[in-house]
Amino acid sequence: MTRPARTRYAVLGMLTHGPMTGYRLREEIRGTVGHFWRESFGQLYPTLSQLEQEGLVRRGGDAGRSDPWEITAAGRQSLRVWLATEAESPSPERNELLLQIFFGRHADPGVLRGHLARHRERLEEARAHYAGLEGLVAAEDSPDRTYWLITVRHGLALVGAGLRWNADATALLDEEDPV
Amino acid sequence: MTRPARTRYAVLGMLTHGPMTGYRLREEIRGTVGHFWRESFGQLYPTLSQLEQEGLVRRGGDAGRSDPWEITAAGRQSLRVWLATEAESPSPERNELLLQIFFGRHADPGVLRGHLARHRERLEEARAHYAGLEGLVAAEDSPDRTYWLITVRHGLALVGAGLRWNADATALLDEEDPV
DNA sequence: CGCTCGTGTATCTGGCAGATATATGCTCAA
DNA sequence: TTGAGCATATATCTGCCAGATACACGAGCG
Repeated sequence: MTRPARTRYAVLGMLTHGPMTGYRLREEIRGTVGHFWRESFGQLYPTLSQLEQEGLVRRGGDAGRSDPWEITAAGRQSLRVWLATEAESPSPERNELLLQIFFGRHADPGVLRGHLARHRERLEEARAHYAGLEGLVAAEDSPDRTYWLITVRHGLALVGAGLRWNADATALLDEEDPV
Repeated sequence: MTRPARTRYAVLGMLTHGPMTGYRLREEIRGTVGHFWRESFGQLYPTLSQLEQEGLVRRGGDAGRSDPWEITAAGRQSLRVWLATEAESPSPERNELLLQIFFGRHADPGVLRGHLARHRERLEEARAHYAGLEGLVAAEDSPDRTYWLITVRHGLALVGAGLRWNADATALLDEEDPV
């Protein structure tokens, strides 16, 4: 078989927040689950059409350009079923930086240290971003608050681990090839 | 544009370890960089053909079934160039478990805690795996040793962070919905 | 009036995963 | 000894998905 299509569940889930156009759906996804999920228009629009055919979403009925999609009762049911199924253990994601390090012996001197330094900068930006997000979510008064907080904490945990690893890796490289 | 093709660099890099058939290439990839990189045959064979056309790899010349591929001088040069280019900051990886948690309010009670428990088991297996790997690599006497060790440490760092997050998340869920 | 920018829809290309089909030679056990 | 399994090996197909691009429309602003 092929990869299970999961775009549909992101769509159905976001539509529980209210009716939205395809464009707004994507913006919402970027703004909320964007740090661990992404969607592209090229995937979104065909998925919406298919969900409509299956009766999981429908349009308000205002024919026209910006007629928002809403989730149906069948859609909510489908979402609940998916929530109860175990997420496939994700096959390892491709990490290009690690691949470069693995073959690092063939790199010119200093190249890897440069990659690590830039990687660290990105992580520090991400950490600041998550810290701000954590404050926002913690201040929310929403039944979703705890769930959202858990996803933000995940980002913080990974970024922290990444920073510690980055320092460790830099130290190991310095040992290998002293400056 | 489209996503940059990175399969080629995994191939070129692995071929620095010596000539290999397509099949063995994939096995080597699984056994060494498998925890942060994956390749499928469906991608590997076309890539090898293309690399051959570009003169970055060649076959030994033993016409026949298991004629191994080897990297050419141009291939090594291409690898070095790639090593010096900054890896694209990876766009966020899709994390289905986090998506389920984000929409967790719509799940039946206990469902998320079950997902987290299974997730924790998988992480603990992974941690044991990495710990063994770390011992093996540390005992290696190879010029690649430090580089390989850094990639293993990355796995350990992420798994550790994952386990701490998992405990944190479970506690937050228990607060939300006491057992 | 023309410009930019946000909103909105649609489509194409190409990377890639996973499945499947097929073939060969080896080893081990009935 | 035969035959069942298994590792080795190559090839191809389907379908998910990202990223790019192209096109509209309207609002604000100069």
